[in-house]
Amino acid sequence: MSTQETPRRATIADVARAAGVATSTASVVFSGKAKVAAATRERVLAAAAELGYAGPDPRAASLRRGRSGIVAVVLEGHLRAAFLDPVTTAMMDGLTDGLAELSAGILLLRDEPGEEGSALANAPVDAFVLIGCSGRTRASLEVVRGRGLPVVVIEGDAGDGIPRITLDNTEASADVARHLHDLGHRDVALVTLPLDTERERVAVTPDRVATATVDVTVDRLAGLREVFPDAPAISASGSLIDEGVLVGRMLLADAAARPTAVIAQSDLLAVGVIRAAEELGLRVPEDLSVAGFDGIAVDGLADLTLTTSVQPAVDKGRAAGEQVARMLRGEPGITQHLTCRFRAGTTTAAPAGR
Amino acid sequence: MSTQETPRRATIADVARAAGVATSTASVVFSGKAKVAAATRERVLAAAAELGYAGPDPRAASLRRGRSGIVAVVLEGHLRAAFLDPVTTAMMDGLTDGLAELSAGILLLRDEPGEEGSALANAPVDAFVLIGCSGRTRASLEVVRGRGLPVVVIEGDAGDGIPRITLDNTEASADVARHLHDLGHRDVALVTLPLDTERERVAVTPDRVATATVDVTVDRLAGLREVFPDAPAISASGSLIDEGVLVGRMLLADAAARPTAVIAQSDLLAVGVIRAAEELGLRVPEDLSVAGFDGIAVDGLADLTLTTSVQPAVDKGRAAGEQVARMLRGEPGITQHLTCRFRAGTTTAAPAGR
DNA sequence: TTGTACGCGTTATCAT
DNA sequence: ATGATAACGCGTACAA
Repeated sequence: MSTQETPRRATIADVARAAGVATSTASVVFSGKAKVAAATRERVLAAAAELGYAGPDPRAASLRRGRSGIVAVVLEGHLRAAFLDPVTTAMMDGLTDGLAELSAGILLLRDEPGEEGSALANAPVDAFVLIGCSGRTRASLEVVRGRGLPVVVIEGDAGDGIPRITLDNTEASADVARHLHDLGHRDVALVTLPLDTERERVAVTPDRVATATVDVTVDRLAGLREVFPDAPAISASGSLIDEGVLVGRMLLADAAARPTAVIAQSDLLAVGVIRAAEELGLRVPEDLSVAGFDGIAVDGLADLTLTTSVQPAVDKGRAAGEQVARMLRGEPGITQHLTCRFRAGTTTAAPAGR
Repeated sequence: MSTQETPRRATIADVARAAGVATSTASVVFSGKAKVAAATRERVLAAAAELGYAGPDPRAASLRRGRSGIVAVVLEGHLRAAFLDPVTTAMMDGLTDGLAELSAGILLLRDEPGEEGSALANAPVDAFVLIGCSGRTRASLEVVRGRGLPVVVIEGDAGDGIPRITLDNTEASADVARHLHDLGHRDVALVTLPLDTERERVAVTPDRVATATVDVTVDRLAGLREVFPDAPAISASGSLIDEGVLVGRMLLADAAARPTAVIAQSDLLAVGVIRAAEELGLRVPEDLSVAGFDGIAVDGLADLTLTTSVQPAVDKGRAAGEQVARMLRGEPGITQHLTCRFRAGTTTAAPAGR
């Protein structure tokens, strides 16, 4: 239009000058922090439009305010792996909720410490949410702590005074096990989540458990062992339906040594086991009871309702978000313990008399 | 230790003063942009440690550099819905790859325009990646464009000179249809993705198609119609296995009017259809051929390999990331057309002679 | 209601 | 190799 092509983008000072007002007035027009005469506002807005000024530069505003409006979520491993897990996505959903009052954005960060130019160290964020950081390297945690920003840990332990969001994994697992025991099952097999970052599909021996690094797996196993101390167990290489199918086949292949029930540490694994059972012509729950953990809406289960322990995945995220909000308000963050709720479904029943 | 408790965090100026060097020198120690005598570096680092200085404030650095190291990814609807879709997650994976050279973080943003304090308008980001923005409100796009930052659109059209990453949805769909036609199928039913944001599960009529707003659905349908102009079609309410089951039941319920093949517009829907078929005692592919679209690794398909068109989901993301990187380097972004590759699987075969 | 002036913490430039 | 200085663009006391 009438403007020359300028070498640099217009600033609020340019707008103010063009509108014939002070920069502070122009600033207020955009922030709305004070009342401005309608006529003045109009002039400022017109000048802004004329200059192609699209509002305050967020970078400068961040510096000035001391806030960027961004919260970092630190995940282990590839983003893809993280979001393949429905529990994680549900949690992220809750997190956006909990963060809503801050209208903060969520910056996805991978847990890759060490590097100098690491985003972990240099991202302009206001707070950190660490997820499942059991196997997390100390270095990574140090970087985050060193920044002196609010930190919340979901299902993990960052030591010291860092607020956590935890789950009663052990108790909830015991509940599931007890349900099957009450139904009369004595011959039960277990399918666990990975024991460590190796993610090997192996028989779970006491030795392996001793060196396991994934807290969730160990905690849930402890609960199951309270009821079935000697049940055979296989650790899956991940929480996937197809992985459950593979492990299910291993457990059910031998008709003679077949358990009457299988307890999996995740719903996805449980669905896989059910599918493996169906392959073998076993009916669930008549011939085999199957229970899971998580209580997610499993896509692909059709009419069956899985017996499981429903974890408050969304609440986990929301609670974390709320703690972040608190801490950014200057209040101390507090650790919150969330509990799972047992849900009897249609995939478990009394064992068939033999 | 020896430091008094200070009201504010130490700045690089404090560190420089304590170390007896200029702030610029201290700055260089942290940025590594120039050579510094080892002894000097040591002194600066020591002073920093003493003062608890954890490195430059990213907000200030962003302002000064004019870069925040963050790229915004704008998704439609809830984050959860987005990440439930394996294609999206794969794409995000590729995006992180493509962005790797920038070592930029990814800021997840929802497409919610209008609001004044919207993150879309105020987030300190260096560029935008818009995903599947077919139904996107013009307002949202305006906000983004107004910021004058690099923008790349994946499978959508933002008009003007905005670089896009596109897919040959129509041609690829035609390939799938042709495969079934070549096998001898004449009685084929179609399962489409949602037509619009209403996401209703309805019969696809020409009227509905005319008012459809989701480009992907329309484009793929066009390809299928090239080969099967009159095939009955139902639009699913989403790309989910269970949704495929529901639609599959609708299509297969009536044994008399049963098609010999079903083409779904996504692999998840196809898996659902297969499951519906199995429920009805139909064997795939002997009694029913089923084809999908996407070529993702579907969890829960067990031994079958889906006949499908493999879309370069990861490449889509990577390409977008690379364009962003280019544009941030000052080079013009270029539109890239990616192509799908047909994959014959074990879920399609010649129709049983009747 | 509007304007002035300063500082947020850093880094790039230039000179030494 | 190191230092002085000037922006970067904005928000907000404070004064008028």
